[in-house]
Order: sequence, then structure tokens, then C-alpha cells
Amino acid sequence: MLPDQSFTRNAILSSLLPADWTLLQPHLQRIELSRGFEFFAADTPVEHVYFLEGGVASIVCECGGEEVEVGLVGREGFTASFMLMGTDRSPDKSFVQIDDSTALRIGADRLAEMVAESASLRARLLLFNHVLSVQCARTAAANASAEIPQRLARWLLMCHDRVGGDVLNLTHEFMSMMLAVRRAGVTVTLHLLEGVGAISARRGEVTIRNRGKLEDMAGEIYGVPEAEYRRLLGPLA
Amino acid sequence: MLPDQSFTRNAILSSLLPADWTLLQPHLQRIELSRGFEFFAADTPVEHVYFLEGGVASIVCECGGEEVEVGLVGREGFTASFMLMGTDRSPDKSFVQIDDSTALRIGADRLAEMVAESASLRARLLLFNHVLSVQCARTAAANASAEIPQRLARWLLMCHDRVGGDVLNLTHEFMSMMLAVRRAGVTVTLHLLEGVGAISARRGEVTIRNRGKLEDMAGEIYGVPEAEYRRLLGPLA
DNA sequence: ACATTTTTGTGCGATACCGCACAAATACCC
DNA sequence: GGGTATTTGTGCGGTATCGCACAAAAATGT
Repeated sequence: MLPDQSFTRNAILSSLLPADWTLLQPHLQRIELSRGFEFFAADTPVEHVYFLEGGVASIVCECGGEEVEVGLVGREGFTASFMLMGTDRSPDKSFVQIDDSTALRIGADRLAEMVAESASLRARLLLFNHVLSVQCARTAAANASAEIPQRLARWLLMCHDRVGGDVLNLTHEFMSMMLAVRRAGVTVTLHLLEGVGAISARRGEVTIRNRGKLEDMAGEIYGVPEAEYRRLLGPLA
Repeated sequence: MLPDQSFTRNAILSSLLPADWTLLQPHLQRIELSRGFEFFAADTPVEHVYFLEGGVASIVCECGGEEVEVGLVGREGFTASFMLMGTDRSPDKSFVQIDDSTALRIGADRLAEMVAESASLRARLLLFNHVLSVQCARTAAANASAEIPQRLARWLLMCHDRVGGDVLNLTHEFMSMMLAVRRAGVTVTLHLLEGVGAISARRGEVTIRNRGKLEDMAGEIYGVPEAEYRRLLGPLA
């Protein structure tokens, strides 16, 4: 059966008013996430909204043949937040980046109805959308002015924030696509981070060894969206 | 006195339902925009929301000493759209980039009340917020993968879309800050665009001569947010 | 008319990153 | 256990962009 509110690891769901939870709960369905699954496609009506309980979802722009990541969501939020704005689609797309987890999903139309009814539910979800906007703005700034080591450190930190442990299953190739840099550039930068003792890397796997050092490496480009989340939605349980 | 709905050049206001216009109209105040005026500051409660009737507002991140533009708004929208998400502040800031125009402003608190009351008003404003998010995402992608000529062409097009005529009053220094590139880089790139016949430039002034050529130069990185605007909010009058 | 400030043109050496290419290492499959 | 596919390590030449610096040109002030 479906979990009690206190037993989902999704931070938004578990912070809802009991009344709003009661509204949603009957329509939630637990789904196993698998690598590469698409939450929504570009310019296509979205079917479900997913409240992740772990793992990471990427939001990417397809732009000139390549895909560039513009957002990252985990159990602190949910996918397809644009549906709160009154559109059923977006020019971006989103997919599972790190799996090994579940999500609770609900039909997008159904959620839209409930959001229209309950102002408190709406308010909670809109706050997360704001945080996601801030994250995207910071990504734009980082892409314009930061160098690869800073950007990669920031990106690893954002993944680490959303995954249970310290081990991230990622290939260099994949990271290079997300940051829109050369694969070989990722390889040498990972060696740099390894040399400082911030991480250790093996085939298809990055392990966070020292968050502090990663944060030092990222500098000012990491932290603002995270602080905004805590300010508006509270600390992650 | 204040204008009739059909006489404001702001596209959002003039597309509102008459009932919503009646709600807002008594609280709107017309303001002359002057270069550098701040619509909102970082991490500071916003006082007013401005519906521009011309000119351009920049939204920028302050990040590591420098300012990077992450959004651009003109008479097609309004400032401080984050207030729709239930927050009174944001880590970014916004100011007048191109003046010579007016705006209709309303107290942010008052607008928040009205948005809470009127679902139709809320819906209209939220749609613009979505388009702004798409713009920001595209900016993030462009910053990651496009070169200066493409980025500058895109930026000039976005300004051109929002300003009445073909003349933009801008210094190289200012454009270099917005794109987070070297001032000298802007100078040579403007010469490049001039060489192709896309623009002509004089001290503190860029004139658009051939939009088509600018669009060719920008390529795929221009156009998606603009199409999303037309899809959801219709063509600009 | 002259001095001052702002803006633009231009050049030079450094460097971060690219595209490409290929070998080595590691996982996978039959 | 041997072949295949994937992932990673590494190097080389090319280029976009940087940081800096300085002079020319254009506006501004008195």
C-alpha cells in the first residue's frame, strides 16, 4: 500500500499540511526509477508529476545538437514544476540521471485540479519552483564566468546533496554532456579534484571524500539556491 | 490620470480580462524610467512590481564580484515575477538597462492580494513567469556552449525585440558585463557584426540594420523563449 | 577654447579549452 | 577464457578568449 506521509523521503510531500496530503495520497503511485527514464519530453504534454524519494533528475536544454543541463532535482522537490504556471509542456526535457530509488507520481491533470483548489498546497509547490529558478539563474552565471574545476565541483556537490551516500555512479562522458565541456576535460579535472583529496574516482563512479574541499573548489558559485531552499522550505530531514 | 487599458503599451496589462484590469487599475502609478534605477535588490523585500511600457530591464546575478545577466524583460512582461511564488525577495537583482520609457507600478503586497483573489489574473501572470524561466534556461545553455558572436547577436536581438526602434543606447563596457566577457571582446565582435552588415555602431549606440543577418549569426540559441511567449500569451501588439 | 572623463580601437603574450586521435584499462558476454 | 564494448588516460596542435596596457576619439564641463 501507499506510505504514510511520515514515511516518504520526499521533502515536499512530507512537509505538506495533513489536509493536502489527504487530498493527494489516494492518487500517488510508487514507481521504481531506472537510468534514462524520461519524466517529460520537450514540447510534449507531461503526463505525470514525480516526487522523487532519492536519486537525481536532470533538466536539460537541447540546443544545437548538444544537451546542456539547466536544472537538477532530487528528493527535495518534484519534476515538471512548470505545470504550476499553467502550461502542460516546456521546451526542455528531464530524465533520470542517478537511479537506485523510487518516486511517487501523480497525474499532471489531477495535480493541477488540486493545486487550483488548495491554496496551501499551491503555495508549497510554488516555493520549490522559485528555488529551481534561482538554481537555473546561478547555473547561467556559472556557465558564463566559472572554469571547469569550479563548475564540476559545484555539480558534484549538487548531486551529493541529493543522493543518500557518498558514491555517485557517473561516467566522465555523462558529466561532460551535462556541463557541455569536453570529455577529456572532465577526466583531467577529476584527477585535479582527486589530487586535492576532495574525491576519489573509479570507472563509472565518483566518491565524495571531503565535501569541504569540494566547496572550497567551487567557491561562490555553489550555495545560493541551497540557502534559498532552506530559507523558504526548511532544512532537509 | 491613468490610462485606459487599451492605452498602455504593456502587453500583459492590455491582455487582462476587463474585470482584472478594473481590480488593478486604481493602484497603478505611472513612473518615468531612468538608467540604472533598481526594480529590486538582492535578498531585499521588493516594494513594487513594474509593468514596463518600453525600455529593458535586466535581471542579474552578483557572483564572485561580477554581475552576469540571467534575464531580460521589456513591455512584454513585468518585474519581480518571483513574488508570484510566494517569496518577497530573491538573490538576484534587477535594474533599468535601457530607459526612455515609462512603467506602471503597483505595490507588491497589494498585487499579491489581488493575485490570491483572482485566478484569472494569477494565471496570466504565471504564464509570463514560465516564459522567463525558459529564457533563463536558454541563457544557461548559451553561456555554456555558444561563442561570443552568437551570444552577442542573441542579446542584441532580445533587446531589439523590446525596444521601439532600431537604435540601442549601450556601451561596449555594459554589454561585456551582461555577457561576462572582456570589453575588448565586445568591441571586436561588434566590428564583426558590422562587417556582415547586421548592425552599425557608434559611441554608446548600436543600430540594428539587418535582423535576418543577426538571427543567422545567433543560430539556434535565439528564438525558443520568444516562441514560447507567442504560444502562451500571443503575439506582441 | 581647453582640460577632463568616458568610450572605443588595437595589440601582445598567456591560458583554458577544444577537436581529434589512440592506447590502456576495465567491465561484459558467450 | 577469449572477444567485444565501454570507459578512461594522455598527448598534440589549434583557437577563442583572457588580462593588461595604452593611445585615439568622442563627449563633457568650466
